[in-house]
Amino acid sequence: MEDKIFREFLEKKGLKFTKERAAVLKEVFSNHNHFDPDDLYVKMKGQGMKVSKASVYRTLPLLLECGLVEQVERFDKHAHYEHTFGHGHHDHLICIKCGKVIPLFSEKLEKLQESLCKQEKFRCLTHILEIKGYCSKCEEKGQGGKQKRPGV
Amino acid sequence: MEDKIFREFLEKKGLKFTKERAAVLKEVFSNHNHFDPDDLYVKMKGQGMKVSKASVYRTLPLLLECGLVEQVERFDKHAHYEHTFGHGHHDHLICIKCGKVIPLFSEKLEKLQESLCKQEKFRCLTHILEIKGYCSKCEEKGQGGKQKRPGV
DNA sequence: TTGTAATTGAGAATCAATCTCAATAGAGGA
DNA sequence: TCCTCTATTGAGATTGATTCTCAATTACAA
Repeated sequence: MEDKIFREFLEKKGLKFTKERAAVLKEVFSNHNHFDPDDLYVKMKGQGMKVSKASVYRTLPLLLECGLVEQVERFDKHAHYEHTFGHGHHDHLICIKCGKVIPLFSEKLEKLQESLCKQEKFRCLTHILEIKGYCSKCEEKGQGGKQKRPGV
Repeated sequence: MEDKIFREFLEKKGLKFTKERAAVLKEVFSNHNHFDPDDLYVKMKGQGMKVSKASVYRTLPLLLECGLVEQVERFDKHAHYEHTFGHGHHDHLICIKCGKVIPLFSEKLEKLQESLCKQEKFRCLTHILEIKGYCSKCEEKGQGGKQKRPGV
């Protein structure tokens, strides 16, 4: 199914559905975890697939553009992605103590954002919302001591 | 005023209020624009101030931590910041055509986020919301042609 | 003033992401 | 099927923001 979406997107742009692009797509959809480009590359290599790092880096923006993946967790140094087909857009709560990422979706929140954009005559395409704080477990334990990642 | 906040924050952490840190703070608050660490460094150098790039990069996370600056626009390759004291937290609408950044604040939106966090028993400290799309001007003109920054 | 731990600066190091360019492979037409 | 025209690929070099290193310096308390 993702295949079809990607294929049509590429065709519309006059680009080709190559085996490398297909392989990246397949890997991205092979599970529901977040990933970063390098992880993905290493995993593909580990499975004996034939791709270069450059191809991975070149394919991900295409998947972004056609909405099959979204970027998350941009507070970190490098890009993180997750695929969206099959579970749709959602936001994230990120615990700055243990690093846990909790997905969050609220119809009300989405609607409110839309209406705010409308007020500004802004045509919204995508958005990213990341809320940083302490998850219930870390909050219980207290958050004494130095943080591992100051500034986050 | 920012001075006092920063000073007390440093003291609480057992850190020193040095002239380099003071200089970075002053420069950050010298106007209301967004900036990136390197810009800031160059500007300070241009004014004959005595700081190293390393100090700038070391000071910004401290300012982040005490809430005097926030990160914005993390879709780009490098970090962007803005100071928050004096105008408080707000979100951003970012035009993917012309790059314009429109600040947005909605009490309702903030409240809704808080209540969602409460539902998840998550203690929210900060958040970042960036909405990407077309501003009214670019929307008028139509958005034909290839994008300069595909994938954004 | 002295002791001492924090801080600084200059440049090296890191490392994700991008670029280069010759070789290769789709897709449509003959 | 073969041909041609582009788009694409891979390997490695390059870029560039950010972080690290470490000797010299500085702030602060006694």
